[in-house]
Amino acid sequence: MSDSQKSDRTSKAYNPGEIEAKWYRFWEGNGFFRADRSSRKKPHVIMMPPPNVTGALHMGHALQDTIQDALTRMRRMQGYESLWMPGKDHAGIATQNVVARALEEEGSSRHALGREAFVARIWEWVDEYGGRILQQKRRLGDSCDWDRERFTMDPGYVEAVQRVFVQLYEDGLIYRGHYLVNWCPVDQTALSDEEVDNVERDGDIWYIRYPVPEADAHITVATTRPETMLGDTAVAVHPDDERYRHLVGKHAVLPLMNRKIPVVADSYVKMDFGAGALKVTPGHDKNDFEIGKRHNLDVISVINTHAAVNEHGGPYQGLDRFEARERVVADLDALGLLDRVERHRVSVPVSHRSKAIIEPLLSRQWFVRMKPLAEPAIEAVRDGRIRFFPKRWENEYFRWLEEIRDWCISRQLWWGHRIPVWYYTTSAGEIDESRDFVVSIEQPEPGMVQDNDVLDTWFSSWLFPFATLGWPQSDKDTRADLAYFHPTDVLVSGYDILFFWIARMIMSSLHFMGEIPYRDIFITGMIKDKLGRWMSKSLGNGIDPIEMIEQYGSDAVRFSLTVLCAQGQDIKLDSSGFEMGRNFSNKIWNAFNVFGRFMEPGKDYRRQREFQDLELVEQWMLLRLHRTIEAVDRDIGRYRLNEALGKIYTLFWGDYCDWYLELIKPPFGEEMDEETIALAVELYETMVQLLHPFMPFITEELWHRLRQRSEGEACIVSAWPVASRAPASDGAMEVFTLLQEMTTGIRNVRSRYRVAPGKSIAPVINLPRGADRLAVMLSDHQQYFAKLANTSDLKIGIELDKPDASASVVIREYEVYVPLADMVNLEAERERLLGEINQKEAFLTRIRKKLDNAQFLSRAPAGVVERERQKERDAVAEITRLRGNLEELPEHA
RNA sequence: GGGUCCUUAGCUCAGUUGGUUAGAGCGCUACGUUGACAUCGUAGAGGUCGAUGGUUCGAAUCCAUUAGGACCCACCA
Repeated sequence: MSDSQKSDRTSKAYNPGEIEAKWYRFWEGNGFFRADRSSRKKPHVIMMPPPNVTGALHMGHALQDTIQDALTRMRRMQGYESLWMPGKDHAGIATQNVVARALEEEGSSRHALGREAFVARIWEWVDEYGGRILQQKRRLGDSCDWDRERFTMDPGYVEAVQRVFVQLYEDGLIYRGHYLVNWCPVDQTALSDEEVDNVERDGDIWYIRYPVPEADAHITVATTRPETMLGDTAVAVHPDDERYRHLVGKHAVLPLMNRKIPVVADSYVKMDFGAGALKVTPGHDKNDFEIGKRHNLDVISVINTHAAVNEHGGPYQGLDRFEARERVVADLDALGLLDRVERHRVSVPVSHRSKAIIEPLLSRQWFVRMKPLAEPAIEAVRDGRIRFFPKRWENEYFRWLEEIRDWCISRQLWWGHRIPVWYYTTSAGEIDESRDFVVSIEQPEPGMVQDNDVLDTWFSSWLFPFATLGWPQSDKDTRADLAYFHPTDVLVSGYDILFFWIARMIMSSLHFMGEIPYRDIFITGMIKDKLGRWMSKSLGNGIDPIEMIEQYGSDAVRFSLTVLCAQGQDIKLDSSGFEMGRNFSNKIWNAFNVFGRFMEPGKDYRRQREFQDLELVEQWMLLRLHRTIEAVDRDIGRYRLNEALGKIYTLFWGDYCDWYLELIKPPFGEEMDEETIALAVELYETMVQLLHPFMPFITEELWHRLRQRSEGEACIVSAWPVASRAPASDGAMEVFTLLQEMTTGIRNVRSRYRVAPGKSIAPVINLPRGADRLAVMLSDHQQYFAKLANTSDLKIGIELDKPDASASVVIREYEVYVPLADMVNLEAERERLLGEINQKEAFLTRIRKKLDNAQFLSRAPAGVVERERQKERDAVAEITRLRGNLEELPEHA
């Protein structure tokens, strides 16, 4: 052991900083993260949800990466060719905005720069800052194959996106259309329906009277957006509505605009809502657009892309839509046409990203026909080829896919994948709308111009599982790689992108690869602040993972996040939660010293003893370890990482440290013998391996301290522990458990009677007739009691007498007497015994009630009944002995 | 208007196909620092599992109703 290691050994607290940097360099330098199909092992693949290039690491990443890394590392240790594919997303709007803002601060703008220079500027930004988040992920210990890192704007990826567009067009699944789309006036682009949130707000509903001169009447309509009336082209009533039947076919005069508009009958109109008559604005409302189509109504757009009234808005031209609203209402009121205003709960469409209120605008955009893609995706989950963990997310998935609407994929941005569509131009250089466009990756003919728009970012991310593996390049090597690694094994993600990304990847993989993208989907909960609110920049309630890593250590952060991550539940996170991880790291660190300080440098400690030759506590610990390995494997298979890790935690802290280490510790000044060290090392090594996927840094460090390791050996690539079949333990578990209970009982008495920790006591263990073998076993382990409960002269025998002035502990049919001499407080002891008797009797009553029930006896499984009988016998034995002890208590001290 | 989830100890939460004397971490109480760890140890207090009803031999767990909270979806102007 080197001097530096010796000095570390004496430092009391675990200090993560240097250790983390050292081992990350070691792993990467040795190529342990690389996955290579030439190993011919079974592959295990996870695709990292690519973070936005503009992003900084947040707690959601930290959580999901911890899980993905744990799974990746575990599979690697289990002998899989384990690939965790990293990447980053070009994030169209987000990235464009970041660079545009920077330009504005320089007093410039993207329009001043022009498209080409602006895009070049974004590339510069990406080259400079785009790698930041992936650097941060290294701090977490992410063991991704960085050599394979892909960006959704890489040349090969661009090709994949273009190919997909062309193929979908050829499959008849992409079309161009003039429809009402969700227009974001801030980002100046169309959005998909998924990018729009409906937010409920308090608002008003205005009732407006439209004159119908032909019938010398008025018809009242209700609206929450009065400014849109400027574009009304009809009034609709329900065909069965007696109140308005006589007006159908006549014309209203649209106030303010003095336009004659027809009164039409359409069963869409609800008679009992609002005024029972509906103003129809096909240019600014999706339902009205449909009504308009049914009645051949004109479509008039009165609001422009900046959400201001345009030239069709008469005197209101140039006003912002909300100013126009006020003016329209005021003018109607002045004309006496405003019937009334009521308060109303309105649902306002808002851009997911900019939070601006969406304006439905008539616009020509590109769409993907989704139904044909959705059907196979539904089937893949329905027939179990793809499984959700937790399963309930299936419902959300089915519901969305079953009612899926076409996907608007064109975006009026400059940063992104250009749409591979070309137009002929007129002699003036304008697009020649009289000629058909051509869908093509390359320019089909000189002089043709490419569509100005780019594609929705998700139109590239939905190809991630296969585009990152080289599709569609058809060279032999890429094909082989793709065939080897695709489909992948598990996707780990949050439910926030179930529709945006997860479901769409399934559709694209099935369509283009003819395969599912992944077998399992593990949906994590989302990280919230301690009050349950989303963490956000505006609230300033975020917790920075990097800060937490610096404060508590990466392993601590990972540990706490994993333990807090129960199946699908959101995590209310407080930074104090990382203390648990830090404390555990420290515990692991210090436990090593218990035996580590006795190890001779360079010596390899290997156990020579067979199981039967081990000490009782050693047998017990080994059995506990192997039972835990089994349980951990089961939990991991169901993505219950929190439970797996919780079990390892209990094993390490509650069993290994609290009992095993306490018992193998040599007395003052004595050495630890070689064979004892050998088993301590073996157990510790195995637990370090079990912990490695969750806490990679500290475990790698300690794994190297345990033994002399040769070049290229590392915990990260060591073989995952296999649970061995339980050896015949000859009752080790049971005897040791009894010994633990007795120890706790003696400690309890010591504590109650304030026996100073330094003062030893001499208990008597009284066993019933026939327990001779147990008596021998306990006698053989007197030193256990001595170490754990500071006992001396322990007397163990059959039907022994209770010493005078002693407290007693009853465990089933066994008794432990703790002589207290003058320390015993008779009143206290009497109370203690009475309390225990009461508790046991209540318990016995419950058990007997069950056992007295004939139904229970006849219907419950035999094993359950037998267990209850055993409880009854134990309780009876305990009560009898407790009563005996109570009676024997002298009246006075 | 549909749908999902949550309600368990003072706090934050686990709890698998129904059978445990319902667990953890933090906090609390008492005691304990001359060699693993005070980022610790030992002992302890603390819960009729939101409410009601049902199914069952048996319910924190399954079903129904209900109260409170969170979220998702939906074109009611």
